[in-house]
Amino acid sequence: MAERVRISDVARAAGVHSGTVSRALNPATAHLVNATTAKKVRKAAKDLGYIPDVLARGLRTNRSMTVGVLVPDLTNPIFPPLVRGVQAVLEQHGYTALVANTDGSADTERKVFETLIGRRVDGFVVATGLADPFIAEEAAKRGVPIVLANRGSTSLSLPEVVGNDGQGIVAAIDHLVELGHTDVLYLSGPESFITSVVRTEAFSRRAAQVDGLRTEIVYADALSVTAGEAFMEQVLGRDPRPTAVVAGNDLLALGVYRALHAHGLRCPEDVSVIGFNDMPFAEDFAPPLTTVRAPHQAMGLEAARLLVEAIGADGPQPAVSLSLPVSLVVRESTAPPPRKR
Amino acid sequence: MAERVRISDVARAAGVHSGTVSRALNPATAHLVNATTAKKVRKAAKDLGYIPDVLARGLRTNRSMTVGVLVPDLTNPIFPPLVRGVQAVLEQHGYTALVANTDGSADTERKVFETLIGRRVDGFVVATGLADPFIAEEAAKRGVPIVLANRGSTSLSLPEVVGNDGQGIVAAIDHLVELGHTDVLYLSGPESFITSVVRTEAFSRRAAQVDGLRTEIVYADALSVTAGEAFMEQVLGRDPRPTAVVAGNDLLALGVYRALHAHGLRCPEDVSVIGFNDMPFAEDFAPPLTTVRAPHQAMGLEAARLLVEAIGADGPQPAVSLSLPVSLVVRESTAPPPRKR
DNA sequence: TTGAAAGCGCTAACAC
DNA sequence: GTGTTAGCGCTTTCAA
Repeated sequence: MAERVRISDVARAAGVHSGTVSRALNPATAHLVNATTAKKVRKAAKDLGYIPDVLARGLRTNRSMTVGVLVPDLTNPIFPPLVRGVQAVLEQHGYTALVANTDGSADTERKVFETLIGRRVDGFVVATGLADPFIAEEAAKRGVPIVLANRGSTSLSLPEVVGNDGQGIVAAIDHLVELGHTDVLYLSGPESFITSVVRTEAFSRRAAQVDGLRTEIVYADALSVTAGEAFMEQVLGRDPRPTAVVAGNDLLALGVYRALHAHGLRCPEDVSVIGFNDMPFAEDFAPPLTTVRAPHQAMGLEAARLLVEAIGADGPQPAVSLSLPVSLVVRESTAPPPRKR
Repeated sequence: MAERVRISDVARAAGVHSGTVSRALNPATAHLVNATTAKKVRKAAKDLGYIPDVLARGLRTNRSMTVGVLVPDLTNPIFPPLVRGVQAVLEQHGYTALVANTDGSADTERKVFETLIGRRVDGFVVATGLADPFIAEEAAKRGVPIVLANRGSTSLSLPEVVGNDGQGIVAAIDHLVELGHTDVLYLSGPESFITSVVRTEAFSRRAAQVDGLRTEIVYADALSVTAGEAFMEQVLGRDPRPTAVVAGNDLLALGVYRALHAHGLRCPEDVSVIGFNDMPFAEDFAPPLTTVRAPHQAMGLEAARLLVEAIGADGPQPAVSLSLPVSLVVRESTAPPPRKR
């Protein structure tokens, strides 16, 4: 088993000092070294298979070239695209992502945050729903920049990249109203998630602007299929029941599907359903889900871009807010309401 | 913006030397230090909010406490559960995962591998389908252990954690035969993926054991929905056409759904379909997909366990092979074949 | 049981 | 344009 090749090995092979090797191999300082020497160094490095030790470099430069990425749960299908967006930009700049799941727990979020601080991450992309001021304060104290992704914050003054959820909700309501619906239920996620609050408020606001629209808001206790199913159950026994439901995300919408199925109701003939996110494979559900498409990959890209910029600037970050457009994708889960009984 | 708290700060606060702090805080060496001193040190560390610098420690101990995790694509829904399995075990042992996508490219795989070597990862979990001997050799040369997950290898002698794919394919065929099917198509993934080869061979072997079963094997050029759709198209125009198709994974099966739909054929009335993996939300497709469930999270857990062990042992790794049971999940995409025309 | 000091691999300030 | 040297924060050997 061969030893790791160090910078000193390259120096010896090239017949120069290790400092020169360092300069020659770093694009930012390469101009300081003689062209022929540089070539010699690069050749020696290549021949020996030298790969710089990023950790040792980081210790010296006070940059780990890593970024912490906090998501609630990687198995929630909206996050992998976001993470890949983040990774794509980070990679271009030599950074590596440390992806951590918080599972919606503030405790876990703090623990994970500390672990990442211990690894000297240069910044954070935070895509978790909780608005924990703790980590924002701690990060600020340490001068580690944070960018929020797929969620804003009312209490925290941080840069954020979000979808224009309000616009999406308006499109959803308008679509239902055009189809002739007059009784619309909004199945919200828990109020502890900032995204739920934003979307629910948008729903209330728009609903109030439409004449003759009766609405109700129900809060599920999680953004999951089972929670959606359980909370939809409460509504379905009633008479009259809503002819359409807008769900706070696609998982909840899927729960609505299941509850409808359990009650022998058809979608969209009996009840129309609209989701939020356009998660992967939403078009393959039964029926294909009408939903608001949010650009998760783009959010990741933009968030990473802002973060890299903030790391480079290393002053206090301006709290810029980027709002990306969303669009209603009409598929087969929405139709005109059934005739009055 | 407060400075980072270093070990020397704790030492000063506790009135001891930094070496003592190091010993007191490390569980493995804590017994070397006086109990009262240790308590004093722990108190000072806590009061100051000391978080050890894992990078600096790693430089000294020659352990980065990171592990590279190679997946083809995080947005393929079978990988997030695997990654979370890996993370769960790593976390228990103080390791952090560096997750990288290879996008099915050997070039990318090598590049990513080098990046991770530059970050001094202590080991690799490799869940990509390609069997690139390059990285196995390079890793061995450097004494960095590798564990394969969700895929074996014929050419590489490495520890691996796989699903019992053969068993799953047998169950799929037997299920179709029981339903009365006599013409079964196997829609395989590309032969460049080791998993495709394993499953296709299992299909051939079992098919040969069943009297009166006519089978055919078609190779798609990617493990994707669009590839599945395209290659299914080739088959559907024919007469007679198969009454059932087994797909190399769920994405291909979804492509089959789409092709059937485009030809005005119903599943399962006209054609039965079986997938492989039981990816998240397979039960929500139209129709709910009958598929072979592979335990991806468990694979991640076991692979990480083997890897942590191998890192600790730091000798040459024994190439243990763990084969986890799979099971056929019968849902609504399979039924008896249509009556003879 | 604790302190002193060296050194992990690298970069950057300084000297020549 | 290149060599020398100090030091990033930590662990660990050696001495006391």
